[in-house]
Amino acid sequence: MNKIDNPEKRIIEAAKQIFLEKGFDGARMQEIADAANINKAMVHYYFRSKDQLFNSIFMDTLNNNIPPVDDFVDSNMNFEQIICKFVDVYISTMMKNPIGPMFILHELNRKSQNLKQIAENFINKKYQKIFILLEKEIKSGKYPDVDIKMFFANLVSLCVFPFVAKPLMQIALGLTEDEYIQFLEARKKEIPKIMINYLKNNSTGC
Amino acid sequence: MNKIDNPEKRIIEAAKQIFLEKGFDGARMQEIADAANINKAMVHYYFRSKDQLFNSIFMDTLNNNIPPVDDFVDSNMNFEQIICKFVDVYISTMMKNPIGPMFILHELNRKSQNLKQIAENFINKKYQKIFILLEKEIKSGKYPDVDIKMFFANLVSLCVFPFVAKPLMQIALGLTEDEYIQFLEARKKEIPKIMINYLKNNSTGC
DNA sequence: AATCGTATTAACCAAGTAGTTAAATTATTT
DNA sequence: AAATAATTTAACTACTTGGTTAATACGATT
Repeated sequence: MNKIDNPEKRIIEAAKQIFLEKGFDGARMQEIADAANINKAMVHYYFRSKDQLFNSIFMDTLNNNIPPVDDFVDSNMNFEQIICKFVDVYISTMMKNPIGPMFILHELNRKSQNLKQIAENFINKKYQKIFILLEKEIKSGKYPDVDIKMFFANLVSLCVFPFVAKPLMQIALGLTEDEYIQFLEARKKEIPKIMINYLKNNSTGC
Repeated sequence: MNKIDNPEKRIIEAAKQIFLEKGFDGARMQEIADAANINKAMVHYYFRSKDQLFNSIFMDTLNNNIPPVDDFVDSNMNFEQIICKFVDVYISTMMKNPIGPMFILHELNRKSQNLKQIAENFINKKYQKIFILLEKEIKSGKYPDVDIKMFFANLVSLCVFPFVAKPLMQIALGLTEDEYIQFLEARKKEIPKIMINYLKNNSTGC
């Protein structure tokens, strides 16, 4: 039929689904073959080993679930608009594949240098610009006391954690599946509010 | 020697270490037995099956890595002090076992009803009081426009995410191991600042 | 010391596991 | 059409896995 109906594509789709759901250790090559409606030997024919197939899926997931935020950095938005856009793109991207973030973070916690190197290259390629821009904006006078690393950590924590901790958070907040989606959607407006408030004010805290 | 030197305790310690590091699917009964310096059959003798041993460890980790915040809710602190204390206890607890949070969240994402029930009971038992208290404080006039669920989600996200996402965040922020520990420590003061600022101000955001 | 329940071990088992292979089928080139 | 190359399959292999078992050592009670 369409371009998806060739063995390699079918394997990739099946592997993506199963690796993301079960992780490397929980995934079985046979199960991937079944899901791709294909003989197990074919999986090895196209991707030599489980490791190689996994790496391919991991990189793909990295590219499709961590949005390339650098892409909208050149536009002539002001600082606050950039934050709003960042949050919007980030959450929208993750909502398309809600288990992607947990998959990435779990595998990075488990495996060693190999995946970390892949992740490092990705970060360097896709997050350089926005980080530098944020730093310049912050230092340039408007918000001189803000720690750029803290700021970035806070921003990403608020965006990503509700995806990673979904099962527990859903229980703790007592939300149904639909309500949780609305909750995530509402955070697109909530998070910028927090971050901008934070920049404008410097209370003493504790 | 001490009370730790009996087979059951040794198995628990070994299993905790290996399950937390590798997850259920990555852990091997033989490896646990080896780490406990004991015959593999003994592991089954004390804990019938891998599932049963795992459940035991999971519950233990839940109790020792998600702090019982309800415990300091009765004291006569004001709202802001409670937030500060919450953050301090939370981060301190997690720093003692930094991979606990990822372990819990990953296993909840993977396994089904069984673990979720355990988690739900835990939440209901240990988070009822603080949630109600926060709600009462917020509604009682001081911060009437704040959504309690959003507030709670933000608070926990800021505390927990840097533990769950450590490998990636360490890369993105360019921090060494020691610097990352300092970074986590500094967040004990950073997070309350954000949350209190947020309560006091209601900007329009985007 | 004889008895009895508990703790411990080595050897074993059946069911998976990733990966291979050799033969068969299909597609492509000559 | 013949030859050659790429794709697909069933059967197989070597090894790992959770779990069992039957025999043995140990410790307390009598």
